Amino acid sequence: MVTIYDIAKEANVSPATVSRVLNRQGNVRDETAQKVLKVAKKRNYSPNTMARSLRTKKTNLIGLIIPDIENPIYPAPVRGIQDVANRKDYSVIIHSTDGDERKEIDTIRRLTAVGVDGLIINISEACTLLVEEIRRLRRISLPVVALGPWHPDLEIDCVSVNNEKGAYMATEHLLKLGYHKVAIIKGPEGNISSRERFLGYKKAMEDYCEPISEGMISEGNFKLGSGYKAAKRLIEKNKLDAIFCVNDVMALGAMAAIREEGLRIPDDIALIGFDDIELANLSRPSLSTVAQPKYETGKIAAELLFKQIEGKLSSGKYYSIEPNLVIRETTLKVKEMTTT
Amino acid sequence: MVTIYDIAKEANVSPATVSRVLNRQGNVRDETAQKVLKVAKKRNYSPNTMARSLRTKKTNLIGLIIPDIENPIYPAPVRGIQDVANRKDYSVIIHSTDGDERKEIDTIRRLTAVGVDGLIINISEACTLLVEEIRRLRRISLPVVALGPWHPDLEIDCVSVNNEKGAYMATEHLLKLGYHKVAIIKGPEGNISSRERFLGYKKAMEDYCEPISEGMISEGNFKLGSGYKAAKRLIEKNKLDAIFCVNDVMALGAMAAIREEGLRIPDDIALIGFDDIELANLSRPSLSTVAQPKYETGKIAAELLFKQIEGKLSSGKYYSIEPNLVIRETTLKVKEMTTT
DNA sequence: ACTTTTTATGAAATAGATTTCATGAAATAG
DNA sequence: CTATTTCATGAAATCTATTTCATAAAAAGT
Repeated sequence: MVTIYDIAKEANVSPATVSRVLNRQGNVRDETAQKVLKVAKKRNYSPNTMARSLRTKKTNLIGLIIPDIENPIYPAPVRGIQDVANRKDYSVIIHSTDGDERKEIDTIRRLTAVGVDGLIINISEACTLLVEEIRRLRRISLPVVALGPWHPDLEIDCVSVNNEKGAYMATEHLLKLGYHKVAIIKGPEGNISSRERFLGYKKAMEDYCEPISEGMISEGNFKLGSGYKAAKRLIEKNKLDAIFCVNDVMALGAMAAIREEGLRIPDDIALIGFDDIELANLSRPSLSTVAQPKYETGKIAAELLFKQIEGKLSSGKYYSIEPNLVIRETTLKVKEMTTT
Repeated sequence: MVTIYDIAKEANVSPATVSRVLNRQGNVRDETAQKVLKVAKKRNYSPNTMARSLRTKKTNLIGLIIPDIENPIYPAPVRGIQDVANRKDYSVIIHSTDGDERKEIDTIRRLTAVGVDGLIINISEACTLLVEEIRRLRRISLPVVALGPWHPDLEIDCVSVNNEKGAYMATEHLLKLGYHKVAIIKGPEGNISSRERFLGYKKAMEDYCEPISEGMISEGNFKLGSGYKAAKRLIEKNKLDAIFCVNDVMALGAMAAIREEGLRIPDDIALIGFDDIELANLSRPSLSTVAQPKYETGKIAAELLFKQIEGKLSSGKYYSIEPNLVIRETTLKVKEMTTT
C-alpha cells in the first residue's frame, strides 16, 4: 500500500505538506499542490483510514442496532439511514441482536470500541443494564438516537410513530364501523411498542363505552404463528366481532386462523393490523392497517444523529411520527345490518 | 479514554507486558498477569480498535454490498452473514447501491480504505469497470466472495442458487401439469440471474418440444408494477396458458393483472415465480415458486469469506445451491381436462 | 532600509496499540 | 559448577496520517 511518505518522497516535499494538500488546508503554494496531487493520482493513493481515525478520532462509521433485519418492518428504515449516511460519506455497521439484552450490550461495547461516530438503536425492552449502558454512552458524549419507542427518563433523541394514537385510530375505525366487541392481539408484556398500542386500544374502547372483558385480550410474540394461535384462542372464547393486532405479521397469522374456522373477513370478523408491511396490501383479503412512513423514520433518525455528530447539541427530544390509517378489505364492509 | 499506558503505570509494568497479557500471548508470569488483569478490569479498559488495526492490519470488519436491503430477497442472506460474522467477533458494514455501477465502485473503494478484512458482493451486472475494480481487489489479495451469479472468468469464490436448474424445474413443472404455452416474464437484459433463469426456461421448453414464440417473452425490472405490466402485455397477445416469472415480486404483480382481466388462477392461467419470498405463501392464491435457502446462502458465503480471511487460500470455486420446487395454489389444479 | 507580519515548508511529536530486540534471571544440561 | 537454553520483562521501533512548532523566505508596513 502506498503511503503519504511515498508520495512525499516522489514529490520532493515533506509528508506534512502532502497531508496539507490532500486535506486542502491551504497555506501551500499552488505549484507544490499540483505536484503532490499529480503524484498522488499517479500512484493511486488512498489514505489509510485507521491511521487517520487514530489521529482525528473520527471513523466516518455509524452503528445501527436492531432486533432482526429479517423482520419486514426494518429494511425500509435501514435504507433510510443508509441513504443519509452514505451521502455524507459515512458507512453503517448493522447488528441484529434479537432483542437479547446481553447481545445488545455487547454490541454497544463492540461498536464504541470500533470508534463509531454515532449510534442508532432500536431496543424493544428497556432493561436496567441496558439503560445503564446507554447512560455510559451519554457520559462519553457519543451521539445516540433511539429509533422507536424509548424510556422517557433517558435523555436521548428519539424518533418513533405515535403508537398510542395509531392504535386509537385503528380501534376507533372498527368501532365507527359498527363493531362492538373488538378484541386485541398484543405483544409480549415488556415490549414498549406493544404497551403503547395497547394503551391506545384501551382508550378508544373506553371513549366509546365498550367494555373489555378478559377473553378479548390475547398475547403473541409478533410472529406469524403466534398471531394464528392467539386468534384461535380468541375465537374459541367467542366474544368478538373484530380484532386489532398490534402488528401486521400477527394479523396475517390471525387471518389464516379465521379462515380456517370457516369465518368470513370482514363479515364475521373484521381485522386490522399495524405497520403496513408490503404484504398487507397483497394478502387476500388485503389487510387494513396503520401505516408508518418507515423509510422516513430512518431518514429522520439519521439526520438527527448527524446533527449531533456535527454540532454535539443533543436535545433529548422526542420526534413523533404521525401514523396513517390504511383502509383495505379486512375492514371494508360496514356492519350496520347487525346494529339496525 | 484509558490507554494501555495508564494500565501499565498503575500495574507497575511496561505497556508491552500489558499488551501481552491482554492478548494472552503467554510468556508472562502468572502473578504479573493477574495484576494487569485486575487493573484493566478496575479501570474498565477497552482497547482502541483503530490503534490496534493500524498495527495489525486487521479491522474485524467485513463489507457487504447489495443492490437494496428493501428488496425482500436480501434480509435473509444478510442475517446469515451477520450471524456468522458476529460469532467470530466481526461486524458487517452494509451498503445498498441500487445496482448502480458507479456507486458500487465507489463503495468498494470506500470499504477498502476503511480496511475491511473481506468483502461480500452481490452485483447483478458485470460491467467492465466493475470487473476491473474487483481484479484490483484480487491483486491486493483482499478476500472477496460473490453472493449470487458471477462472471465465470473472474476467479473469485461465488455462492449462488443454480438459477438455470431452478428455472428448468419451474417450467418443467408447468409442462408436466399439461400446460403448453408457457410464457415468461424475465428481468432486464444485462441481469445475470435473469439470463440464467431464461436459459433454464428455454431448455425445458426445448426438451418438451414446445415452441417459444415472440409473444411469449416479456420483460420487467423485478418490481411489482413491471410484473403487472408485463403480464398485461402477454395476456393481450393471448398466446399463453401459464407464466413463469423470474422472481416472485413480478409474479405477484402478474397475479393482480390476471385477476383484473377476469381470468382465474390456475384454471385459465397458471403462475409460478422464483425466490420464495415470505409473501408467496401468504398471497391468495398462494404462489408456487422455486425456493432458495436464502439464510443458508448468506451463511455459506460468509463462511467461505472467513476461510479466505483465516487461510488466504481462495479457490475461485462456484458453490451451487440446490433450488427447491414449492408447489402451491397457483399451479395446483391439473389442467388435464383441456388436453383430454 | 528595517521591522513586523504573513506564507510556505519541514522536523518532530502524536494518536494507542503491537512487536522486535536486548537483557538479566532462572532453569536445565553436561 | 559452568554453559546453554528458556523465561519474563522493558525499551524502543513500528504502523500511517495529522498537527504543532520552528524556521526561512517573502510581503507588507513604517
